[in-house]
Amino acid sequence: MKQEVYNIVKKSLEAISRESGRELNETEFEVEMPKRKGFGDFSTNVAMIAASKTGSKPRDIAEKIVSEINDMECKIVEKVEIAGPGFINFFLKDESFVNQLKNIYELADSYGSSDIGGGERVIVEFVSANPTGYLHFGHARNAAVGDSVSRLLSFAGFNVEKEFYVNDAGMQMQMLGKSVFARFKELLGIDSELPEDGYQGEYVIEIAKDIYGSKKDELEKLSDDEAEQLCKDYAYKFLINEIKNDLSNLRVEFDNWYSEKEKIHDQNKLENAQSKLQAASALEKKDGALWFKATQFGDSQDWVLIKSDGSPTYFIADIAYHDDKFERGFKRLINIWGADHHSHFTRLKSSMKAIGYDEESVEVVLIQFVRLVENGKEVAMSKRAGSYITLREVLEEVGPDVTRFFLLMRSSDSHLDFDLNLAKQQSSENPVYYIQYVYARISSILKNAEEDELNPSDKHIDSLSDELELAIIKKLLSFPEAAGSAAESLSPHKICYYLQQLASDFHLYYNKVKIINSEDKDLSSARLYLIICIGIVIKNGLTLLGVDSPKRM
RNA sequence: GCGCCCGUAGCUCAGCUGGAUAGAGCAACGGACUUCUAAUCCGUAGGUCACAGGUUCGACUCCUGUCGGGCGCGCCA
Repeated sequence: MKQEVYNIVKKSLEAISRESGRELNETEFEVEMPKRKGFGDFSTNVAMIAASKTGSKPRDIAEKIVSEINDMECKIVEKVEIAGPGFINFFLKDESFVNQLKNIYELADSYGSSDIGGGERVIVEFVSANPTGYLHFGHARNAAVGDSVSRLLSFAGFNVEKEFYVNDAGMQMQMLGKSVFARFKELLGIDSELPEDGYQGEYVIEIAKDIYGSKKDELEKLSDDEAEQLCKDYAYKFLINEIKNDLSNLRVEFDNWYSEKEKIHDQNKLENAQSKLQAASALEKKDGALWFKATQFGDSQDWVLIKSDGSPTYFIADIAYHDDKFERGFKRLINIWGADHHSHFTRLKSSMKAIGYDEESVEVVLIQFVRLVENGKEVAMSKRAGSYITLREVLEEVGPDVTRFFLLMRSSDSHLDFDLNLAKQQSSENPVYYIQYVYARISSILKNAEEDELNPSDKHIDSLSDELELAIIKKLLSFPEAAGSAAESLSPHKICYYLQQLASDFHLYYNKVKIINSEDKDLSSARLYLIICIGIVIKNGLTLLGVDSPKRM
């Protein structure tokens, strides 16, 4: 519809250009849906743009355009007005909206999807937490956003893979092994202390107990180094499994679990990355270490790739990893990172630029911190202290629907207060239930209609003439745009806002009119048809957020 | 010192990549239950968009600076 309005304006511009000899037909203008009702269904700023080009008054140009449009006799246009500084507002005929419902009904689950992506391959990497402990609540926001962004992009026609990068090769893993082994020795009654930077959490003791129960004899025969190694492997398997479980309970499933050790280190990818950087003359030896001259590629400082003791840094592994993503054929590399990693972004981009990739293909969504608030006070979540709030604890208390919605409802680059009290409330204050309730109500009405032998039908949808009905239909018709815009800007929170508005419209409508009215079967059938369409959009929107649409509440 | 994010109603936040009279939810106050599920709806009140300049037809939005809050600036990951 927007396109049709655009074409009408375009045509009138061409006509005016022909008459006056002025080159107005190349004016770039926008057609948008105005915020206010009084400004029509669509609005264009074309007159203002054209005016600044030609030096004449916006309203004069608007008058010409409008009279041109009035001469054209467009089927969908009811009337056209000039308003404010020179906006041209279009009021379309009601039936042109109502008829679009059929489109929603037929497309059903795929309504709102698009082919903006054209099948382009995209990799979304997120969470990627070190498998050295349970996921804490900060990871949950990353997980929810990453997963929802992936859903948005798939819906918009991209070919998306979700990947968890497992940091199983670094110092952290060694430390985990040492920590577990120290706890194991404690169980044997041997006096031992946790390493200085060791992991203090309760789970380390639990894991040690597991090992004590099943592998005590085996372990006692080994040297300390070997025992540490065994502890590490055991703890790793245990924790990665727990992480998978937690994510699964949050309805986050990954396509790939990409092991840094197996896929990078054991495959000589580090050397590969190093030689690519060498070929770009981006390397330098200094103080016994190998440096990447990032300053030559836009960063503010240089970075060490190989330490003076010969061991690789995390950074060179990450360069190799991202090089590998491109090698695997992905055109867009999207990373969901905590805001504390922002400096790493510049570094990574400059390295990709050095190797010869388009740095614009590497995108990062930075996630600001989550504060967990209960009873007006912040709940601490320090990992090292061992007393952090885990994703699991929150999931057990409030469930995946509320957890996900709350984590998604704010823009990623805004700090988020997660109010546990509010999340736990199953009441009107809780926006998740508010939206889900729409779906439940609709399902319930449809069930009742069936019992009354009333069937939804598009035969009489012209009778949908209530102001609210038209408002809802217009809102439904803007869903594809909302989904597209959310995908484009990698912003799931836009879907949250959209759904809250739609839910509000529906509840208002529900309170105002009876959907089922056995006195007027034609109208009822049309209204049933309408609420099915509302249900479709609610469900599609919630699915993009990874939230369920229950039929009963 | 340098870099990134934020500053909008009492609170938590939107504001579609410059548009028309600034938008929700919650909290507050007043109303609507013989209900197609009241987990709902209606009404009232609430604002110098942190501050100061600049860019232009037009700025909450873009640029510069100041103030305030968060985060980062390792041969850690």
